[in-house]
Amino acid sequence: MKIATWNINGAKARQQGLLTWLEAAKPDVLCLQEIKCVDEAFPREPIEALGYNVAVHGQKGFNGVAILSRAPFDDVSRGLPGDATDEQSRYIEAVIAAGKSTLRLASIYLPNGNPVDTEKFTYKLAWMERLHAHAASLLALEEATVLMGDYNVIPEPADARHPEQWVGDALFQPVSRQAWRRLCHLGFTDAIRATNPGAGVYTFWDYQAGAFQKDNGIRIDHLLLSPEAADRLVAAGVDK
DNA sequence: ATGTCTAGTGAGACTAGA
Repeated sequence: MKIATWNINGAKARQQGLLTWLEAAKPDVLCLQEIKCVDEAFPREPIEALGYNVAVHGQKGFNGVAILSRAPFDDVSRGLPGDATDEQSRYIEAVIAAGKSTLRLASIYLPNGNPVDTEKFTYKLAWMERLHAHAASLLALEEATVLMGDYNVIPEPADARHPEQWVGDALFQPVSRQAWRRLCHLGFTDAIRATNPGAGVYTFWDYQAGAFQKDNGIRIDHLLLSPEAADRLVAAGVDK
């Protein structure tokens, strides 16, 4: 089974690229972040025509997450538990059939948190605390679970081409990285790190200044596996 | 060398968010 995650930065603007990639890569599951549209505007029909079931949790203008799955959904829940007043669409969770057992999936768009001296950073840390609590409750289910998406956290210096450029950034703050480690240490496996032990594995490159061409990247998109899922991990990587 | 994107608003030589 092939499982993928992609911060698409606009599902409408990148619809053709999305369809082309689905046809070429043929993932069984694709989690999307930053779809930047309401549920009704998501390009559901052409995706379904390629054989995918679609679950969307969108909002107007910003954020928004979705899960595409060849296997049908047994259950879908929208929003991260822990704060009923949080209106930002950053979390969707689903359960699908996987052979004789089931697989629980979450598409996560963790807050960016910049600038650090504002309420945006406070929101990021509070969101990570809520994710920690929910992730702990999911581990207690002892199911195969994959929590994937744009975590907006650079875990270690080796996860940035130029770590010194990120020292003042919300993505690389010690407290952000500490929250990430606490989450992992609940018992999750970082799939990319586990199968790519060296430095130089990146998932995001800035649009500006030729960052992609220079491979000036950071690793901020992650797939966290429960023990039951990690037992079934074969390989992981980045499709540049 | 902060050099780019997307989407919203409403018609900007715009703004916000990333």
